[in-house]
Parts: sequence; structure tokens; C-alpha cells
Amino acid sequence: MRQDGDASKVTISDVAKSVGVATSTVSRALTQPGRVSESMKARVVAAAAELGYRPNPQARSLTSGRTHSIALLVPDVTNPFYFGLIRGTQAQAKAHGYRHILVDTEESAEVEATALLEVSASVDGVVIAASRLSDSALAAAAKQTPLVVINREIDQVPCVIIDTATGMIQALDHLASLGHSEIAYLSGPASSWSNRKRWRALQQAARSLGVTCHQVGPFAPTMQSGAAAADAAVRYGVTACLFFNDLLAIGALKRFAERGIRVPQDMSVVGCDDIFGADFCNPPLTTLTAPIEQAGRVATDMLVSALHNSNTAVPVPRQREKLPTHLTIRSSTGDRPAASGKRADSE
Amino acid sequence: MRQDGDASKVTISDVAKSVGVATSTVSRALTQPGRVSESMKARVVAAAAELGYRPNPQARSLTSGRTHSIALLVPDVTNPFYFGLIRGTQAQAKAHGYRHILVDTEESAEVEATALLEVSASVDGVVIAASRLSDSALAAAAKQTPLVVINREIDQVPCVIIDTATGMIQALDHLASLGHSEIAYLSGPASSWSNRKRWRALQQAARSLGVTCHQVGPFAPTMQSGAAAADAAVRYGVTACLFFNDLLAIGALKRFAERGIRVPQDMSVVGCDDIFGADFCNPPLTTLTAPIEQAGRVATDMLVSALHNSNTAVPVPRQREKLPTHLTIRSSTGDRPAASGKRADSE
DNA sequence: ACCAGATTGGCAATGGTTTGTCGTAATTTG
DNA sequence: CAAATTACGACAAACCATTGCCAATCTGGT
Repeated sequence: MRQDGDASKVTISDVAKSVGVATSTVSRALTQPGRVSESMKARVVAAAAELGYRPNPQARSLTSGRTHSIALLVPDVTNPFYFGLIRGTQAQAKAHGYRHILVDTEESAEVEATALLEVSASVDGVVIAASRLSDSALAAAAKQTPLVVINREIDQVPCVIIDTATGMIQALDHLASLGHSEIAYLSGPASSWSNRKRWRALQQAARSLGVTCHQVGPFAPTMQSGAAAADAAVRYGVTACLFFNDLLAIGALKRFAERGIRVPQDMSVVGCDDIFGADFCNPPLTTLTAPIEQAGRVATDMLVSALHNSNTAVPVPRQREKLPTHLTIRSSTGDRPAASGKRADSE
Repeated sequence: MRQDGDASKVTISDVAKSVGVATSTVSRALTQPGRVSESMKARVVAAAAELGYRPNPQARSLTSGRTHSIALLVPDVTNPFYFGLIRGTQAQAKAHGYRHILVDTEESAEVEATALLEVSASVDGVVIAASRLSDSALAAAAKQTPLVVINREIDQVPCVIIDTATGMIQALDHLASLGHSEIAYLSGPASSWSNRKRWRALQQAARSLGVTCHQVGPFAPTMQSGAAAADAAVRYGVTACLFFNDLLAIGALKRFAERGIRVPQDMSVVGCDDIFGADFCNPPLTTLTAPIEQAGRVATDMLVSALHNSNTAVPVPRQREKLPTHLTIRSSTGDRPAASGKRADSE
């Protein structure tokens, strides 16, 4: 290796000149496996290394149309739920040799639409989590740009779904088996697809279990809103609550503690997602464990494989992956209080 | 607006043809303020909108040399500490109209060096957090690519430093004032610059405070390692410990609970960073609150302003920002236990 | 009217790479 | 050994937007 001082300025034609061949030969030697002889390839590679040649990605993607990067659009980078997604997509993007571009859409359909439009020109594909866009807008976007959506079910658009709806039923079952009959579902944003799905599932399950489940909300999916959600739950006189997500549940845990409501003796609390922190909050949260990171990985894999297949054939793979969740029982759920007031226990 | 069906294929020459002018005129109309007449500009803009023209970012950056994106390199996207950084840089990048590229360097100097080399060709600038690279390597890289480092102090390289060293002294002070005299510092990775800084500061402070402070470790900065760290602290017979970061501290909290060691009655625990979760773990963690997100924002601002100044003059701004931390006292610290054994309290 | 100077638009080169097409040399086959 | 085939490398045209430079037009001053 020579000095790297001018490495950034070395072009393919410098390499070509150094070897004494055409630029096309250099290009093919470096990118197209069997297109040039072994000896030529060796000479080119040697020269490239010697000169410290690094292909210019901009020029490369100008002709090839590939940018070797994918974008992840999330409503709110601040929310720990999306951290998992970021991890998963980041890891898998890297594994496939793709650059990972992160965009915060600020919980806004408009920002999301703009971001999608802008970013789609500079990436090979996009994965969108918890989109605020309409089905038709997403379907239209998917026709322009390779797209995978997470937690959204749309015809003709590859998607990965974390099946919290089914999981919620398990959670309700768990509460019912502990004797609870008055239960609240503290719901998330009205624009959330998973929120609607869950509520529908809960309604059905409540009926067949013979318990009553009130929908309360909507609440913003943040810890701050947890306090309001907690108060609302108390107002409804329930003995157990299912929260839209762990953030809300943890916020509520705090509020319950402030108000002297003991969890789980006075109130059982179930979260959703099993985010970072759910296992060490106080008390540790019974929650629906969602394979968040895996969802990110699967989505990325689907996207990448779609990118590769786009050359060959298979126009619409129409993939649809549904990831199961499971209930993780920790210490925030317990038997229904005997009376409506406090309960005298050995503790 | 016409159909967007072919929007992605509309080039500048299509617009030019539509207006009946040269491509150069279109380009100038859209990008160079006073270069064309108002009427012409209006016609061009109208035509561009009509055709759904979107400039190709690749082509644009090929000539301009700008990619309008910056990269953030972090050792481990999994670590909540970096979430704050991701948020801060993401938000600010977006505010300045830059794309945000996220790269995980896997706590490895080698991976980091490679990533830096690769990514630097496709971004305008890079911010590196908690670099594992040597000072000289970073200084060299900074000459090639606009660079801002976080938590690292290097000559001629703009940097933002979260001053945990000074904060640690405060923490030690706090512990000393509670009567503790045997204290452990559960240290982080040996390759961590801040770790070294902190330990140096602690040694001095311990001397002047008349307490003894043992360095124990190194430990990986993860919750799992917290258990080992906790055990080590117990082995040293200390009554208080300062942890390299909150992750480690929270992990230790769990371990202490398992072993029946009460916090803070038997053992005082101080974390560092005040990550998400530090306020709701059990007990809530006394910790050094670091302005993590702000650090990300400041670093990004420095980078962006450097990018803009690079045109004009000012070769090396040699910026250096030191952000103060403060001790947030919660419930994991308390008075030194009276004896070496358990302490009889009203609780 | 005439000219200096300012506006405004066009031509063409430029950036670095990929890729279709073609010629030539090497290799295999009959 | 000639003919058919293959392998290899070169030429040049894209890809799309930017920009230096020049020409034409227009302004206003004399």
C-alpha cells in the first residue's frame, strides 16, 4: 500500500492506467466474477490495492441504480420499542452489506409521506414500522419502491406482523384465571393499526371468557401518559389493566405507587412488547413479549431478498410473516383483590 | 400534477424539453436563486411540478461532491446509552436537512476503522461516539473526512465531551458525606477513554477526601456483567460502589437483590449516564445524569457548521465542547451501614 | 444612436462508474 | 491444419445533474 493521503482521489482510470488496460476491464475485474482472466484480475486487484483505490459510491449508484442502502422509517426514535427494530434492521442490513438509514417520521402521516418520497430516491428499499399512512398510500408507495411494512397488513405489500392481538387474548385469559372480571384496555393512538386489531381481539375474547373489558383512551404511547392512564383505570373501578405498551404501563406503575395503590395486590398490570426495562421496573412487569428485534431482522431479510429477486423474476413475492408473541409473567399481576378496598395479606 | 406513475424516471432534460430551454437553465432555476429571471423560474418550477420531477440525488452528489448525509458510528446500538446519541444526532441531522446513517461498530477498533473508511466516501461527515480507535488514527481520519468525536479528546479534532470525570468526583463526595470510606469503582472496558479519565479523577478525589477507592474490573458495559460486578464489589468488602454505567449498575441491583443484599441499606449504588430505566428500576438509581441527547445534538451541529464553513475559510475551527453532568440522587444510595453486617432499621 | 455593463440562457465539459457491443486472440474441434 | 467457438479486453455510450464560459439580449447612460 502506498500513502493513503490521496486515496480519496484515486479513480478507476488511474488504476486502469497503472495496469495498462481500459477502465471497463478494471470495473469488470473488480465486480464481475468470471468476466476477466484470473491473471488480469490479480493484476487489477494488486494495482487497486497499491493505489488505494476506492470506488466512488455516488458514481457507482448513478449507473447501476443501486445505492446499497436501505431506510428504516419509525414514528419516534425516542420510543424504546423502536430501538429493537433499529437493532434488528441495522444488524441485518449490515450483514447483507447494506447501509442503514434511519428516519424519524414524528408520528405524522405527512412527515412520513414526505420522508418516504425523499428517501426512496436514495435507497434501494424501505422498511416502515407502524406506519401512519393509509393502506392505499402504502400500496401505491410499494409499487414505486421496494417496501416492507411492520405491523400493518396490506394487500400486495410484504409485511411482518407482530401478533399482539392473539397474545392479548392470552393476557386476558391470564387475568381471568386470576379471578379478574373488570378489566380495562388502556388504548394507544387511534391511528395505530395494532391498537385496533388488539381491541377487536379483546372484545371477542372478553365475551367468550365472560369478563368485561373496557376500552379506555386513547393515550399517547409514552411514560408520561401512563399517569393519566393509571388514573383513568382507577376511575373505571377495574382490578386489572392491559396497557397498549410497556411505556404506558411503566408510567402507570409509577402513578399507582404514588397513589398508594399496590401492584399487584390492588391492581394487576399487564404491559405489551417487553421492552428494555420491563424486567427491572418495580414490580417487574408481566407483559406480552414481542420479538421486536426479530421483526426488524425478518423485515430486512424480506426486503433484501426482494431486492435480489427483482433482477430475475418473481414480480410480487407477496410475503407475509406473522410473528407470535408470548406472555411473560412477572410480578405485576396477581389474584383479584377480595373486596373493593385494600386487602390484608401476610406481606 | 400529472400521474406520478413515472415520476421516478423524470429527468432534468424532460423538464427542459417541456419548457423548451436547456437543462442548465432548469438546473439554475431550481437551485441558484438570482441566476434566472423570475418568469423563467416560475415556468420551470411549474413544469417540474407538473411532471413530478425529483432530482436524482446520486447524480447530484456526483458533481457536487455533497451527499447531504452524515453518519453516526456507535460501538453498540444495543446499549441504551447510545439511544440518546442516536436521538440527538438524528433529530439535528434532520433539522439541518441531512440524512442520518447509523453504523454499529461492534465494540471493535477494526470494524470501526473499516466502517469509517467505507462510509466516509458516501457521507459528508461523520460523528463517532466512544471510539475504540487510537488518537492518531482518529486524527488521521479527521484530515480526510469532516469528523466529530464524542467522549474523546484529541488535538485538532472537534469533539464533544460529557464530563463524567468531574461528575464522578461529585458522586464520590456524595458517598463520602454519607459516611462511606471503602468504595469500589466498577470499571468499564479498558479501551474506553472516559473510563480511564474517570478513574484518574476518582483516584485524586479519593485521596483528598480521605476515602479509599478500589478499581475493580474491567467489566463489559452490559446488564449481564452487572452480576459479576456486584459479586466483585461484595468480595472487596466495600459499602458503596460507583459503576461505569447504569447498565452495569442495574444488572448489579438485580444481583444484590438475589443475594439478599439490600440497597441502599447494605450497599449504596451509583450509576452513570442516567439512561432510560434508571428512574424506574428498583430502587431508583442514584446516578450521574449525562446530557446524552444534547451531546448528540451538539456534535451534529458542530459537524454541520464545519461542513458549511469548509467552503468559505476557517480551516480548523478546533472546537471543543465539554458538557457538564450532575448527580441525580434517587434511592440507591444511603448512609454507611453501622456494622459490617445488616442494619436494624424502622423499615 | 451607441456603447458599457448587467442579465439571462445555451453549449458542452465534467464527475466516476457501469455496461452493451465489437474485435481479436486463444482454444477447441473436426 | 483450417474452421468454429470461446474468452478476453477495449471503445464508447450511457447515467443525471452541475457549472464554467460564452453569446445574445436588454438596460440605461451619454
